[in-house]
Parts: sequence; C-alpha cells; structure tokens
Amino acid sequence: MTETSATLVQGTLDMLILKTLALEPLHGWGISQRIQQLSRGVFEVNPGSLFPAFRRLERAGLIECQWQTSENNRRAKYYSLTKAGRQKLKSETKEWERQVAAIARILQTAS
Amino acid sequence: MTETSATLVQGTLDMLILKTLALEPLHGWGISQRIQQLSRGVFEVNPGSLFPAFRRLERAGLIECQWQTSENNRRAKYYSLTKAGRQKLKSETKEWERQVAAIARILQTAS
DNA sequence: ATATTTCTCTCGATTATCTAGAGGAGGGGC
DNA sequence: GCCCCTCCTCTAGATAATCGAGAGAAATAT
Repeated sequence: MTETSATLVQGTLDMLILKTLALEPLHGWGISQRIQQLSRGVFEVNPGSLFPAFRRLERAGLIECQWQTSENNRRAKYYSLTKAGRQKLKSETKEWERQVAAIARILQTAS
Repeated sequence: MTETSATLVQGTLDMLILKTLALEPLHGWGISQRIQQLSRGVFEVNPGSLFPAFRRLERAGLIECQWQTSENNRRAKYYSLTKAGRQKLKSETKEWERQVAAIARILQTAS
C-alpha cells in the first residue's frame, strides 16, 4: 500500500483537472484514476471533491462535457478543455510556480 | 506596487509560521512582516488568518508565547517554537516537498 | 493636538475539501 | 436466471482554513 495524502493541497485540484484534460478528454472517474496514477499514488481524488469541482469549472466555462460510451461500454460524461480552460491552466500554473518558489525561498532561509 | 497573492495556498500558513519562528522568536505582527519580506511580496498574511493560526498552533502545543516589550517599545506577544513544533515543521516540510514534487510530475507530463 | 505606526484581536462569510453514502448499468461466473 | 464486482454517476452535511472588514490601544512623529 502506497501512502496517500490525507488532504489535497487546497486550490490545486482545479489545476490538476485542467492539466489532465489538456492531455486528453476524459470522464470523471478516469480523471481521478489518471491523477492518482500520474502522482504515483500521492493524490487520491475523492468523488466528493471531484464532482463539485466539475460543476465549478463548467460554470466558469473552463471545461465542457458530453455523454459518450466509455471504453468499457458504460455511459460516461467526457469532459474536455475549452479555450478559456487552456488559458486558465496556463495562468494557474504560472501562479502556482510563483507561490511554490516563494515558499521554497522561505523554507530555505537559514538561521 | 508588487503583485501579491489573492489567497494563500491553504495549509501552508502553519508551516510558514513555524519556519519563521524557527529562525527566531517573534511577535504576530512581526511574523506577518517577515513572511511578506522573505517571500518578496508574494504573500501578505491577513491578521484574520494569522491569529486563528496562532490559536491553532498553540492549542496543538507547537508554539508558546510570552508578553514582552518589542524593539519599538510596545507590548507584544512573542511566540517561539516548542520541541513538538520543531518536529512538526520538519514533517510538514517533508510532506510539502512530496506533494509539490507530485504536482510537478503531473504538470510536466507531456501529451 | 492630531496623525501615523506598531501591535493586538474578533466576527461573519466564503469556499474547498472530506466523509459517507446512494444508485445504476455492464460483464463474468455459476 | 442470479449474484457480485467493476465502472461510473452524483449528493448532502460537516469541517476547517482563509478572507474581508473591521475595532482598539499605546508609542512616536508632526
């Protein structure tokens, strides 16, 4: 059993979803699997976090969806990035890097 | 005017406070100034976030405080790390690095 | 005097996440 | 046929960290 994070760093879920969808359109369950796999088990995305995030992102016009049949022959809602979503991913990533760099500076400050 | 972050990445404030106090004991207002300075203006810590964090950390036995007179001759509550606080800083930092690395892996995944 | 800086703290709202479920539909084994 | 497992959807309520917008007090500067 790999160790998994108790709570996801707040505010990063949207970015991770956008990034996952930038790789390829995917349905909700698949996105959660993909994030877990790409993070090598560090992140497990709870459906109770995931679906509210979808509503949020869709309402903001960053993703759009359409019902389709999955590889396993099940009805699934395939999400994909909109143009605005691609832009948002870019800006969120940049902001994330900026904040991570700032935190790194603080953590590396020697006494 | 330097750009400042609208919202702090949630969950990192405690770590930043602990780190700041690991450098040297400091009062609340000073901590907020220090964080802003060390992050080069990326983070501005709202008092409405800061003081709840102090209560949280003190209740958890990670920091302790004592009233003292500041450099500017004002009464100030000087906080310092406890032993448990030093340990917590270590473990939180490690967990943070782990999650940042995982996110970096995801963000760097090429399509 | 008055304003500014330093320093304390609080209250209410917002919002993202977690916990803990329900439910349906396909496929495989018996 | 029947049952279970996997895939896949979604919801409701609680928790908790942060923000926004203040109040207040004391020392110093103007």
